[in-house]
Amino acid sequence: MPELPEVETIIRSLSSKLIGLEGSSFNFFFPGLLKNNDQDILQKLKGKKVIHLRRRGKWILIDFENNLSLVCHLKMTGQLLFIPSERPLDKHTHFILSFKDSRYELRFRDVRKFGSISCYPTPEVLKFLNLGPEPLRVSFSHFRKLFQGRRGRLKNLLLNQSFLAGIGNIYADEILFEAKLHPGLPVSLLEEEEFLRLWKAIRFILRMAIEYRGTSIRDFRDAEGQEGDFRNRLRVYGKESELCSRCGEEIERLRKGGRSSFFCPQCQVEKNRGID
DNA sequence: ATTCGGACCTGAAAGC
DNA sequence: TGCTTTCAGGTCCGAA
Repeated sequence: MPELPEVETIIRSLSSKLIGLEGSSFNFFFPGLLKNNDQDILQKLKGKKVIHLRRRGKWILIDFENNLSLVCHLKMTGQLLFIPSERPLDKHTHFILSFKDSRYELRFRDVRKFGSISCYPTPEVLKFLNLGPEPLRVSFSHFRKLFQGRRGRLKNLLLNQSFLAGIGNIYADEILFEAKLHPGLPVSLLEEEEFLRLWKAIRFILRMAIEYRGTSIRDFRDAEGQEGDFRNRLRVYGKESELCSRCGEEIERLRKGGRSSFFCPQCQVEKNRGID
């Protein structure tokens, strides 16, 4: 579910509430949620305060004062909710972290159980993740260098988290539409001016999506359970057979191994450049 | 070296 | 109506 803008939205709505709170107890209802750890390490979070929340790509990092960090990935349907403890549990709540002197608690909810939580020493956390640069922080010249030695199709590269961290299926399609580039374009054929268009489109789309607090199509909710509004701004994702808002052509859908790409066949193809 | 399909899960929606 | 199939904001792994 959540890509960079959704995770950023969660972080923003959660930071001010969590920072300064002291962990008091935790509870796993689905032990498989905890990856690469046993529950013993979490005991060390009891009595420790949250000092910082961070996003890295699609990962959520919660740093505690004793140099340990909770590392969460929401995958497709995960939700991180900060809600009153008296709110009834449902069968998809897999983890609860409670805090001293707070009537709110942090709940990890995940219908499909793909999500994960683990705990690492703060200084080592980022090494495990093996992520490319942040799309909103990378300079154009750095961005341009990332393509050196890269092959394959443009959309595949945008989805590769070790290339750039945080872009998923929705925003890859929206970015490519904004940049007027075909998802299947071999990256070796990109022209100089197109790299700049792509870099600008990434910034434009992701910033706007953050401003609208993410895209809620099915499951995404922020930490308070609120939906994001970017759904209304989508121009190609999920819009097969609708008319392109730029040229009026019908939006097409390509399927590859269970995943779909939506694009405008008129706006997003120029010349024959290896696109089938 | 890339790309594709399947696996991990559940439930909503579409298809028949 | 009810049963079956398809599909989903992610990522990993192994086979073509």
